[in-house]
Amino acid sequence: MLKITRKVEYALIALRHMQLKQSEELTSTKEIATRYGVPQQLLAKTLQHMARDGIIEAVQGPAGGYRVATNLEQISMKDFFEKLEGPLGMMDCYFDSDCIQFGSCNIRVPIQRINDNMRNLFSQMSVQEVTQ
Amino acid sequence: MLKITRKVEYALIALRHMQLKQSEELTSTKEIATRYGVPQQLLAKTLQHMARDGIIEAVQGPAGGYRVATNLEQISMKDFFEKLEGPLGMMDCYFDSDCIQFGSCNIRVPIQRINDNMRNLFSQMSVQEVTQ
DNA sequence: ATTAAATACGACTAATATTATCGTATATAA
DNA sequence: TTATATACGATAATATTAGTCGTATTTAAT
Ligand code: FES
Ligand code: FES
Repeated sequence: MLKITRKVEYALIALRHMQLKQSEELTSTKEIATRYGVPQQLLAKTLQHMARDGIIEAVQGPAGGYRVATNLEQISMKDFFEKLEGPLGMMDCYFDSDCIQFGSCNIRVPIQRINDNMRNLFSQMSVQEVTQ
Repeated sequence: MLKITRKVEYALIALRHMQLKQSEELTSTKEIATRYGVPQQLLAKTLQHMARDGIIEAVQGPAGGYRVATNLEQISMKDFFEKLEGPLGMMDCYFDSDCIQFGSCNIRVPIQRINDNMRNLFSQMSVQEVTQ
């Protein structure tokens, strides 16, 4: 319950690794996979995902790789989570409305208040705070 | 990702339902299950779990049921979550240390800081805030 | 041109966690 | 004695997450 996914974890590990280098320098999937003992294929998809989102930049071909393409101080953890995993809510009813029988739920409002608190927490936290 | 479980949801629905009654009055599993369209057997286990934890009190036999047995203002959502679902952490390494290859993780410290923030958020929130 | 090393990406499989059900035992008021 | 309720371990069904496979594309180096 209330766990983050491997995908997010791998993404953060990769970002931190890239930030330790000169900003122009490239990092390959393989380099990160072997360095941190992470499954390369899954990491690859995660990096591709971040590249599509413009968080990192891809350079193809041999000697290619990725580099950070944005100011990570400007991306909140909430936005980061949502880019990688979609809408962030403790209950599905925060977005969809198919949580328990329609209309009969007696805790929807308070639960959404909690949800707002959690989203707010992650909104006030930048990716940089994790990867610096 | 970062979702609460049905068990927790059903528990909160049940608590709220019971709080709307006179404090001595009993509520059966069936009553809640039919009222909110919730699976009765699963709800039953959840109520039994809460009874073991002393959050609610069980009265057996026909015309039996449950009633709230504690001041819900005194129980934090963090403690509530942990009673029902065990240790509360976004990553397993917060408690166990078998998250990614030992020693090679570069984000353990910052992730645990985030984790502390989240635990803190739920520590400052009482069950009463949800069920009142 | 050819090769080799890297990214790109959809489809698939495996593993795990969550959710729900079943069967049976026990308690107790009527 | 019966009916109705809680108690609880075991199991089944479902959903989510994690990981793999196969193939295509890009491009620097030879
Ligand atoms: S309908 Fe979403 S918390 Fe009940
Ligand atoms: S070892 Fe837990 S976040 Fe990496």
